[in-house]
Amino acid sequence: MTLALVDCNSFYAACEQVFRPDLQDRAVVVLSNNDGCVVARSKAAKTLGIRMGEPWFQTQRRLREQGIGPETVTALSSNYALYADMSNRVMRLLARFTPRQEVYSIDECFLDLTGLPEPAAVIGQRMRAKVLRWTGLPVCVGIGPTKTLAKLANHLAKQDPAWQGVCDLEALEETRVDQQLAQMPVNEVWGVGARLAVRLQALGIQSALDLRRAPPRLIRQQTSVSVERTALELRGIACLDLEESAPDKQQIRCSRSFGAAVTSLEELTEAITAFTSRAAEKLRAQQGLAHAIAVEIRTSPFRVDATPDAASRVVPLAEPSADTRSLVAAACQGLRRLYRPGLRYTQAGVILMGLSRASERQPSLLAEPQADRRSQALMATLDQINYRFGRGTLRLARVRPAPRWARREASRSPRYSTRWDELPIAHC
DNA sequence: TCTGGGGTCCTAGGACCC
DNA sequence: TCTGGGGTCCTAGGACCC
Repeated sequence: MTLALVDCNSFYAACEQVFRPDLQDRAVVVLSNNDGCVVARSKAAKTLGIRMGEPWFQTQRRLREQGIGPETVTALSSNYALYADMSNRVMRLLARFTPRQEVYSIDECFLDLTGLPEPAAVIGQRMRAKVLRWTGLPVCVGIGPTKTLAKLANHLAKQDPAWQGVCDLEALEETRVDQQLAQMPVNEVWGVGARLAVRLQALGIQSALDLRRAPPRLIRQQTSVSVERTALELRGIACLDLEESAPDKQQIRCSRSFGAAVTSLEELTEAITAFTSRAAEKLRAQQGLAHAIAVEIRTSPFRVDATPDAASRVVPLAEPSADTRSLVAAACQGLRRLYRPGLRYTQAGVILMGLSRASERQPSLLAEPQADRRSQALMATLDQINYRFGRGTLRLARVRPAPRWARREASRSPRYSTRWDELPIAHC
């Protein structure tokens, strides 16, 4: 097998730069929901030492101390509508190179290049050129016989400009592959995080090469079967298949940090209603039913003047459902049991659990088929209206258009490619 | 003052079955 | 000397990913 992993460079920041040529070589960071943490950095921002996942207010403080001001670093709120649309464009372009594609995340995909007439590295360069020309986004390509090695190759291509964006491990001498793996710390291998890295280091495994050479049975004894598979994949033995179609989700979550702390049950109810509505939409998009819904509310874990408080509760449904109204009723029932007056809640969320396909449903003896059909027709209409006129056009009346707790987004760019009224206009 | 939002898989242990 | 021997299902918690 010959697999390629194509990954966009600094994806969110690059999407912003495409529509803002003035930001091209500048330090750009994109912030998480609520403008909380740094989740993407342009090359220049990385050079400034801005760290991934760092709370933005801390970054700002640090930069100020270094005499670096907002004229040097542009911070933008997340614009998911834009990123999702750009992602779709990239994925469609890459799908033209091979019929076998697995979209792994918003900014990367695996492609099966097995048996194609040209050398893989040549195809890789054509992919880069095409995506850059058609979308303006730079990508790197890693090529190897397994997913883990393709990932690793991509990592190398990003690190060292000498690869010119494409690293094909299969075209390399065995000794050169070993050299590359020897230089990579084991925690940078896909599937090995900080915790496992510590345990592996205790076994004398420091580099990707060490893990590749370690006896798989020992790895399994000391860690788990997942890490054993990673070690085998590093040897070129494929343990992970290409998954061309995304399986149905097993749980659907919608949770948010609030823009301002919430203390009243009314506002929490409004938020939980909004989050449940969104989760139910996602559930219907996969033709699913939920058997239970979990509700979570929590106070800030960061404040020093109050002990953090988090509570959650699972509410089973009498009948599996995808009806926003039933799900909201259950969630709010759970919320009333959790709520404690006087606490400053900063985050809440719901999880739809025990998902099954609507088509495989076992109707209850007591079910009313008529009511069921009416519910389905109503939800289908709701979804169609919201798809056509924009999310939230039709919603439960309890949810106001711009609640006080809504997320902060101080500087979101326009939805250039998905809203007629926000299209970029060239001034020539 | 300000700290994201989703997901997945694996394992261990308990309850229960015959 | 010996105290039955398998199984399945569920859940919580830990680890990982982007």
